[in-house]
Amino acid sequence: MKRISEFEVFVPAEVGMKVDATLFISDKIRLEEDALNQLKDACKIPTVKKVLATPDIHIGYGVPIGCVVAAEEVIIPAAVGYDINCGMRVLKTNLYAGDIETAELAKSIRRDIPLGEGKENIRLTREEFECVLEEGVKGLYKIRRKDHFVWDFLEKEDIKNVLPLIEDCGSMKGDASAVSARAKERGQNQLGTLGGGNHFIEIQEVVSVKDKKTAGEWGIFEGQMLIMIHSGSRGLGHQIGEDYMSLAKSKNYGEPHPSRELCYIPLNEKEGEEYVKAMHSGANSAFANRHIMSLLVKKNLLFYYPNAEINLLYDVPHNIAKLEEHFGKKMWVHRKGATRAFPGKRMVQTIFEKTGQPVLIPGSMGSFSYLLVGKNENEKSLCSTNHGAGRRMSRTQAAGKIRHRDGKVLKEGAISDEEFRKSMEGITLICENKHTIKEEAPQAYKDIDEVIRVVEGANLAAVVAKMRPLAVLKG
DNA sequence: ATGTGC
Repeated sequence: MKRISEFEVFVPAEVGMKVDATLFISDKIRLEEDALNQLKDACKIPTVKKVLATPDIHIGYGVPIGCVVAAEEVIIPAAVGYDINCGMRVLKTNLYAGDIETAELAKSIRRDIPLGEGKENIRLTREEFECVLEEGVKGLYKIRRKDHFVWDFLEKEDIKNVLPLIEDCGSMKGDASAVSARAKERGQNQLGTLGGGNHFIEIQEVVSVKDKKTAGEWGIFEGQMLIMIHSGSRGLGHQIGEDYMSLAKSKNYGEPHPSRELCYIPLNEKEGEEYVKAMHSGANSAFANRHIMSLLVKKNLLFYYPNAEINLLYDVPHNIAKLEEHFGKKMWVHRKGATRAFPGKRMVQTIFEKTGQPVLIPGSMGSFSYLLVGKNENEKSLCSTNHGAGRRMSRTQAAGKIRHRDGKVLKEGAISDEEFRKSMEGITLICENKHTIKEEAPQAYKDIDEVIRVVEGANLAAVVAKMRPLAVLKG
């Protein structure tokens, strides 16, 4: 390994690696040895073209979270991850956060959005759900029901104005026939649910605007109340990941796979094509899930503030693979815990042509979040940046008691209740599971300000505005 | 991440 600059480390190809790797990381950020090994494994995929890590890198399944893997001719389910199209969405309002009873609003939102694992909300028929799997948010608009107010909200929305505010217009080329019945069963009634783990809904205040011009174009101002949503494809995406990762493992596709966890599928095989269709279906479901949640948030805001305006700023996936052209070559760019950060020149004929795409980066619960924009100089990261702060402690390390088989507690979590309480002072916290919430403590994550310093220093993206949390809803 | 695992 060789440090090239304050923000960049070069990992030369070792035996078995087809390409070098690049890490966008500073000395202040600890790099787990296993995460580096997983990154090296990704470099062993036969047709891999580029592998890089963002400063939020940490251990994942097969491939680290916080990395980009670009390859030709193969698709790599583990480089997308289990939560297909997990992503961020920001809703902007015309309100000053200081004028709003944010704790009350958060409590009210909770009544409409189930938090935590295994929850269901909007019930669909199999046919309706398949329509969402194939067309995403566009498919949602085709559903005509009357049994929930979200359908009335959808009917009133102008699809032409909404779809361009979602990456891929909230609709990838899905195919319900590539999704197992089990996956559909798990996901069919889960639209409009948050999920668990690091998923959240946060009411935030814009504390500073760094790029006034871009912020102005986007309708962002100091003191503004924003609502940030982080969620994914729930049980559906997880089952799709499981189905295709076990399929990939069971097959022998030529050269040995880099690790037991890291399998790839050639795209000239039927299974490779099928995974892409299933992945798109999972992505569509996640887009629809975040869209439904936005409407549920909107209803609650309008209940308290009938004259309020609330509009989508943007919706970005951070667990997805896409066919993109880089360095004159078309390749499958897998972003796992990484966000596309297209500059304006890659957003031609969209409303973000002038500014570049909005990049939505949450900090950990209780810390700042950031709104950024893609930079012209970020081709070296395949126009990608990080997706968040990134874990620095495992879940069990943070809060979980590591138990011996006989039930005796061997080791207490690294974060005390007192420490946790202090880090959340002044923030309304609404959570489903008080026993696991410390897994998401700010102390369990890297320092978001340092991560963002690397992102800007390495020219991956530029800060437009910074937000602080006022109220947070968690699983 | 996940109706969270032998």
